[in-house]
This record gives sequence, C-alpha cells and structure tokens, in this order.
Amino acid sequence: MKIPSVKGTRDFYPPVMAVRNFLVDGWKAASRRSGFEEYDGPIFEHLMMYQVKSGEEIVEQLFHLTDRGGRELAIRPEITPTLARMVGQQINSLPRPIKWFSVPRLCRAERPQKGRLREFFQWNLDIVGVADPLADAEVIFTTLDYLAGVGLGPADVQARISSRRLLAAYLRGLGLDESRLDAVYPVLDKKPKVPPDAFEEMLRTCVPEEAIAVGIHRFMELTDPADLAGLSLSDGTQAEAFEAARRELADVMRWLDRMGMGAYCRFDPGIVRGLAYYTGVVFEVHEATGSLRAICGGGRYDNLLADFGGPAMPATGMGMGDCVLEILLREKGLLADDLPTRRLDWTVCCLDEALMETAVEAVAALRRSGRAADMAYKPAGLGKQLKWAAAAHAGRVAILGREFLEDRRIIIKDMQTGEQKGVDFDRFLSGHYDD
RNA sequence: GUGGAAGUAGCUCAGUCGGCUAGAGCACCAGAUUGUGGUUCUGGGGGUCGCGGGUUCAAGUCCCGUCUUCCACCCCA
Repeated sequence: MKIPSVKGTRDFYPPVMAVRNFLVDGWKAASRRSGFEEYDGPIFEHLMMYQVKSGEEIVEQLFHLTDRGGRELAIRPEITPTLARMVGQQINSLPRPIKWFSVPRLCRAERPQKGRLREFFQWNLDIVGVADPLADAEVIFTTLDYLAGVGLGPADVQARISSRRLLAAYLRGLGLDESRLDAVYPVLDKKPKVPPDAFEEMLRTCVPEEAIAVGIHRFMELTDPADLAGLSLSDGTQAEAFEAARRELADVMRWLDRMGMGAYCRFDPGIVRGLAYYTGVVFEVHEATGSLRAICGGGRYDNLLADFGGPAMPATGMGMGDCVLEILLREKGLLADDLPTRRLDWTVCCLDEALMETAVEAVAALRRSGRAADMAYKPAGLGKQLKWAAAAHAGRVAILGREFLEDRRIIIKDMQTGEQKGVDFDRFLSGHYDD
C-alpha cells in the first residue's frame, strides 16, 4: 500500500534541502553578526499555552493531541510563547540583555496556499529586557541586514514601520474608548488590503462617530512621521502619550538611518498587525510591488511575559517564514537552482580492482584528517569517475592506476585548474595531502 | 471553513469522435569508452492513467463521489 505525504508538508530531497539550508544558514549568520544567541524549545507544548492569549479560532488551527496520561498537547504554531516561558523560568539568572534567535519548525492546521504551508520554518529574533527604541531598531536592522545580504535592495523590499502605542494614544485622544481599540485594530489592518470603499464601510460600521472616523482617516493618510507633530489632540493626557510614542517611533527611524538602512524604511500608519499582541513599534517587510503577503512581521510586545505568568518585562521581536521568502528570492533570480548538495574536498578514482584496498585506505585517511572524501564502490573508467567527481563538486581527485602499479605513485588532479601531478603514495598517506 | 481549476512514468507533458500492446522529452541505469570532466550515439528499467463507483460491447477519454495539489476567499500568531 502506497502511503501519500501529508497535506501541506514538503519532502526535502537533497536539492530542496540545499535551498532550505541556504535560507537557514543565512538567517543564522545574520543573527550572529548582530550578537544574537541561538535557542530552541520542544516541538510540542501544553495546549493551554496557546489558549492563554489566543482565541477559539486560533486554537482550531493547532495540531493538538492527547498523550497517554491525558495531557492536552499541541504542536507549536509559533515559538514566542515558548520563549516567554523559557525566559520567565530563569529570568533572574539570565545575563541581560537577552538577545536570542531561533529557527523553529512550526505547524499550523490551515488550508495550504501560495506562501503558506502547514509545516514551515520561521526565523525568530527577540530582545528581552530592553525598553529602549534602539532594541527595536536592532531587530529591524538585523532583518534588513539579512535581506540585503541575499541581494534584496531598497527597490525590492521595504520595511513599513508604525507604532501601536502611537495609534492607541491617538484613537483615545479622538475620544474612542479603550475597550473599543481591539475592535478597531483589525479594521485598520485591512486598509491596504481592501478597496477604499470597502474599508470605508468597515470603518463606519466599527466607528459610527463622524469626527472620530475623520480623525482616523487623517492619521492613516500620513506618510511622513514629521507630520505626526501636526496632529493635535484636545485630551491632554493622551496628547502626552501620543507625543511620547511619536518620539519613540522617530528614535527607531533615526537609529535605522544611522545604521545605514534608511533607504529600506518608511513610516506606514497602515501597519497595525492583526491581534492585540503588540504594544509599541510594529513593522512588516513587504516586497516592493506588494504582490506577495508580508515577508516578515514584528514589533514590541511588552506585556507578553507577564501574560504568561512571568515578570513584567519589555520585549521586541520579529518572525520571518521560509515560504514567502523562497518565492520572492526565486522571482528575483536570487536563488541558484543548482546549489550543491554536497561538497567534497577529494574523490579517489580507483582504476584497477587490485587497488581497491589501497583506494579505501586513502579515502579513510583523508576522512580521518578532516577532509571530505569519497570514492566509487567499484573500479570504473576514469572518464566516468571524473564526471562523478565534477558532479560532486570535488576540489581534487586522487587517481590510482598504472603509476601506482609501477612505482607507488598516484596522480593528483586539481578539478578547478585541470592541473595534475604525480606524488608518492606513502608520502601522501603520511599526511602530505596538500603539498 | 467557502469557491474555482487540475491530477497520465521520478519531473514537464502529448494522447483526436470512447476503439490496436498508453507515448515523447528530461532524469536515472548500462554500454559504445581498458586512463582524463556537464558532448554524442545505442540500449534498458520504470505506469493499478490519483482512488472508488457508474454508463458502455469497449473508459486515460463520459458521469458521480472521494483524496491530493494549485489559485482565490476566511484567517494570519
């Protein structure tokens, strides 16, 4: 009986695995360049962990199971709750600042579509314990540093940055009650994604008050953060909060400019982020034409640790999935379609059955010395073996043939230059591989 | 969860009005090739035509169901 693969999953055959490694290795390298440390957690957690801050619908999109002890568990759909748990458990002994990254494998029981599967990898960056806008800027910088490193310029991708705190202060300042904010966020989040009149209708349904709706429009149409100063709020307390959030956002933009990423960044009041998760600066990186879904998203979530029963602790972070990124890189021609699946320093060509033992000895010696080396299981024509060596991206080839039978010499061929020379096999075997 | 399209070799696909033993290219394996690199030529393996049912003398082809994939919604931590 033939068993099919599971809906929304991928098989990573070596060439596909090479692509995945290309993405993951790049993520890890960028993280380390910015001083982040790697962590990971278990692939499943108590179901409750995801019910704490999520609604029914999100729980429906979890793969959940009951273990033999009756525990309700779920495969992780994100790693931030795990991070919050891990940090909370050892908060008093962890050196600060906590700058951690991870590339977890995540699962969500959603319907697969372009740029979204049921199992995927996601690069996560988080800085815990730093309220300074410099930390937000550093998360965004590291994200952009990676994207720049794989060849995406400011004409290809743009970081759209805004602030939940700014928006909240503004909405309260317009007279919108605190309790209604969570209902308004998803509507504003939709603005760039739906036609103007559809947005208008959603907004009016949610905010019937003419004056408030007009005020929201004024805010949503801004493009220059400097214009924020021109928005006046009659409520003194909110005006103060608004001003504080405005400075904070301006600081983030200023730091990013200093970090050489100014061309990638712009203020976009349409960046709200769907759920009531974020508390301050929020951002998304989009492909310039906006044809794909967001490449990544993140922001400040100062309440999350406390929500998970930990201490109050400021935090800011980012998540980037592999699916959309791969589509984008492919579209832009930035993904080689022949990434090597292995890279050998040496292959050994054995041309004579009588030399098989010597060939195996040579391969093993190379391997024991730390070099990647391989050989065929049976002697074969030199042409065929060189073809195989080229396909395996071998740097050099050691040829065991008639020279060995004559006077124990082997031929070493450099596959880049094509140059070759004869060397004494015993000298070679005693460690002179690179002479 | 809703709607649309598609499923034929490992991959990309052809297969006429329902009619002969279901084909091509690529890939893979072997040989030509008994010592020099992704060339060329020859040969080979590989198919329950997604699966199940129906109509028919006859189904890859028509009908129904189902599964999977892709696309658009819902949602997006």
